[in-house]
Amino acid sequence: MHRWSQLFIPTLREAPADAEVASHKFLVRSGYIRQLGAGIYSYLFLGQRALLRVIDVVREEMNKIGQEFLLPAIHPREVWEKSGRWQVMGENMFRLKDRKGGDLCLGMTHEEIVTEIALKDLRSYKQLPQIWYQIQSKFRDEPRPRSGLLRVRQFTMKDSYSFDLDEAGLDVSYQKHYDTYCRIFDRCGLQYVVVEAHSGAMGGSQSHEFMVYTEAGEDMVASCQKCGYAANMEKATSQLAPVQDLPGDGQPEEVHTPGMKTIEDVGKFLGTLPTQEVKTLALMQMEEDKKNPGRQKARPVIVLLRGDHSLNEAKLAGALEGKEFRPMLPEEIVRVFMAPAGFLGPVKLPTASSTALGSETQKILLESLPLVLADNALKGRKNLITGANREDYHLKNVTPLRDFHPTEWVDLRNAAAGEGCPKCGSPLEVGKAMEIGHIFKLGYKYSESMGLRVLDESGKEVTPIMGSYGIGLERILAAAIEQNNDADGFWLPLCIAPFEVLVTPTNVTDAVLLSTAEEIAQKLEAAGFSVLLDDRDERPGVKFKDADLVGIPYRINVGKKVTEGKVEVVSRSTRKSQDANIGDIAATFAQLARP
RNA sequence: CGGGGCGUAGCGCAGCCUGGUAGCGCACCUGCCUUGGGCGCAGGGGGUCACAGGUUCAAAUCCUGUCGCCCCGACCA
Repeated sequence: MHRWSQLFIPTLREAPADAEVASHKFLVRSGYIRQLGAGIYSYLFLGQRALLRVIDVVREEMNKIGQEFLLPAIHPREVWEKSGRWQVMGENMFRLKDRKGGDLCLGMTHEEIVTEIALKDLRSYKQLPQIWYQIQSKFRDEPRPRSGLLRVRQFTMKDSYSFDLDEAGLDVSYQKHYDTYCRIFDRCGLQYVVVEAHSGAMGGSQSHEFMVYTEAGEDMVASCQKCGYAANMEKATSQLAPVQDLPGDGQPEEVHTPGMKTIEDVGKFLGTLPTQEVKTLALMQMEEDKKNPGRQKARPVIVLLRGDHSLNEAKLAGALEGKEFRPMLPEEIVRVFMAPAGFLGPVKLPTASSTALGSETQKILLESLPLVLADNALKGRKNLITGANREDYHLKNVTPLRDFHPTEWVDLRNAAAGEGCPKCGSPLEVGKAMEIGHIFKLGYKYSESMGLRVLDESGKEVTPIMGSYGIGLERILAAAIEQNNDADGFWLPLCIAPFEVLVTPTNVTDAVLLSTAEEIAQKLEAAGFSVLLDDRDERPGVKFKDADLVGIPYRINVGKKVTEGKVEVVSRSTRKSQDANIGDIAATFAQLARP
């Protein structure tokens, strides 16, 4: 049994001024964590205990599908050079030098390391499939650490890696992780959704994120109540309700729109709807100039969206094959469009069209012309309103493919709440969420680049296919707190709480109360519960406030009613209290906590 | 890296504009008192005012620079 009076549980009456989200405020106030630097935290007694409980759950479930390893946190440069990610990871990688001047880095993920192991010791298809996992600190020099434990530079990750002979095998390993992750998050009491996701820097063909809805989250998720479709906004699509085109079949015609620079202004002025207008965004794509290494080359990118739609930058990044982009500067806009922002449009602009590939010189010429990317929602529309590329003028009767020709049609817009689910058509919901787990089908990216081969049944060399899978363990804790808190503190689900029950004698100077509390704590411990005894010589109010704060799901008050042979059992989440006989406290409590 | 904000006791803040004694609440220590929701009274300890340089007889306060932290954007568990 742990006695509070002997422990270091530095609770705070007030949250630090720079804590914004609930989990951050309460983790600090409850004495779970202390900050050392931006995105660097110490876990104190209660915090570490909760984290260890999370680890227990994760380990128990992972052991059912994989083998636990422990990989190094310091990696030599050479391994990362093999996959090409020494460069790719850029500033996010913590780098250091050893005494001989050799380059090292702190591990931010371990695809290279497991592949290196596989490279040396996987020889035959008979050794496949493999699932290897570890629970270990990861180091990432985040550009912006945030929100307490939500985004930090050192964190604990459960990461696993699968090796299979073929895609069918990968599907099995992937599904195993999917199911295991569901079990883990279910056991941790989290309400989460699994969403289709964007694979990002990991690469690969398919990926799912496990997301917990919370205002503290950094991602937006679109989901359908009816059919269960759910996707990160970076991927989400939707069915659009039909919209009315403007009547007629006239040719583009300039209309005078003095000072009307926004979709709304133009709509009001001309009596049209945003859905009947084209939003023209002027961007510059930035890429390495091959002729002048080290210098950047800019290429105009014109994005066309329906007037009421917004650009999804992740989708655009996908369309530009990951090249960086930025908004055009005012002088660049004038150079490309010969008109100021607010009056831009695609008609009569010299643009790169995919049909016009000719000679080498034409190609070079083409490469400097603006790319025009049109969102699919403009397909089949007619008589739209666009800027006229002349100050104070717009064009009406603009019809795509007649009056302008996009380089490419793509999905670029953000899906929005209320639009139709792409699968079943019922209205989509959009909410903020935080990512707690992510699974990837990596494909051959690492096995190929690092030269992993095994012999198949026929003695032929084949490249194994890989998957990688991660869970942010601190985020499970933070998500649980985001989900379960009120003005006074938070409560953790039983299986990840640092203690399951807190026994609170209201006055320890009363020898009967104290000894009764000790007896109860002993009985509960003997019954297999983890118990914290608040034996501090404090007033009851102080103890109750602390009890509400620190996340322990149940509390037993040992007070006045002891004379009647009774104590109170209080549930932190519901605040419901029930009297229990001291004699059979263990049985009563077990019924409540483990029904 | 772009934009915004903040650095004064463990925590939360005032003081800075208008330069001259470093202050409040909570926490902490001692004693008394009190014991079902951060109780009361009395006494007490704790500060290189982020750092460096400058202006000045004199700098927490004015000027310059640096660093750190937080928030908003591009990245991710």
